[in-house]
Amino acid sequence: MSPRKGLDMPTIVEAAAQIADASGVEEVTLASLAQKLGVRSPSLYNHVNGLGGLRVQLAIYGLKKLTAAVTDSLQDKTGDDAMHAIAAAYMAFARAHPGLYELTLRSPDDGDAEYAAASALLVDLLVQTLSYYDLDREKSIHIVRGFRSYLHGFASIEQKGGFGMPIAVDESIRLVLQTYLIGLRHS
Amino acid sequence: MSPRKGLDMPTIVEAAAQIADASGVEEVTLASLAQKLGVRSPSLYNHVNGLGGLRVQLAIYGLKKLTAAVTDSLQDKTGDDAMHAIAAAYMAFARAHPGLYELTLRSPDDGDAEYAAASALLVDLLVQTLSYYDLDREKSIHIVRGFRSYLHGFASIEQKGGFGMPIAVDESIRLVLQTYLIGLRHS
DNA sequence: ACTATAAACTAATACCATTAGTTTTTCAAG
DNA sequence: CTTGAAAAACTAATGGTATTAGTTTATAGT
Repeated sequence: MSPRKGLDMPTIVEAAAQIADASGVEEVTLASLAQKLGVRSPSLYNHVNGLGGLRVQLAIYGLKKLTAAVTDSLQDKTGDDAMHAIAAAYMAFARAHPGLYELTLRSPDDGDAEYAAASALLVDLLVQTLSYYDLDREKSIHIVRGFRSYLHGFASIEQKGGFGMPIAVDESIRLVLQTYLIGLRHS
Repeated sequence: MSPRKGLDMPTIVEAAAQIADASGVEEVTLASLAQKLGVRSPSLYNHVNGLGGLRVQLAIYGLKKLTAAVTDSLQDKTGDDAMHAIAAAYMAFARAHPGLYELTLRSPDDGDAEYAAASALLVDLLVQTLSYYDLDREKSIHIVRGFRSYLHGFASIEQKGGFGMPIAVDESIRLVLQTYLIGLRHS
């Protein structure tokens, strides 16, 4: 009706995230998003820099939400407890928000400062948690990379249906992390 | 010129893989592929079941090529040597064929038998290599999942430019795998 | 009350996948 | 050697997509 619908960035990004989680990443188009918002698709250009810009915003939004979920899971845990809590929270997020999670790891090389900042926040959280283990600076970086890779690998492969067998993935995650942490102590 | 260009599946899939690696996954369209092959895009439907079918073929092709590269790297190595060789070959493949690698992990739930078989072959290779460590059957499955996740996580994150810092990723891979294997021995 | 701006709109373009229907070449059977 | 059928190319058309240009309208601030 009225030419002012009161759209703003949060509304748009959240609607897009809902489409991504409910119907898959490739279903989030400017057309489907505009329809969901009761608007014509060119109107979205007043708020977002095309489909590419929308994806960047989704990546930032998802990364912040993921970091918040992981942070919440930590409470005052430290050491192995903290590591397992992070892994559980990370996987829970990826399962609850499959589309949004996928978009999170999608922003490429384009130097978006806000995305870089959000990404750094998550890495910082991991680095701080790992400080419990008294690693030297360089080794700490390697181990954090390994932890991130392991988390993303599990989340990504599970999402594509790559773990065919019915043996519980959660148990795999627990055991693999435990193995990694034992190795960390004996090195 | 002549209405018979002699196209066949291998030619088509290899051309598509070249586009994927050179220009990125989203650039492999029936339009760009047809142009590269000197053909009109509807002609491709005589060989491939649309864009979706092409992607399935690319996933199979990439998986086979990846498995072959990993197999070649093994020679007669066993134990830690074999594990490090696999990791190095896996990463080398992902770096040499970024687009094809990305497509490899993309075939979803649709029950394509050939894709499932190719995927099982790679997993078998990992299982066999891990048999060196004398794990019981269930634990072996968990550890293989962890290894795969770790490999895919590193490959995927590196490809998206996620490891900002200039510290060598190869060293991270080596150290993280070493840590994992130490943990395996002490558990 | 007026005006400038922001946010919506319509219209148009270009690209993409896909389907339908047509032509042409090749290959094999008579 | 001819002929006929099937395979592989083609053209034409449709519907969906992003994006740009130009227009209208509501709103917020003077």
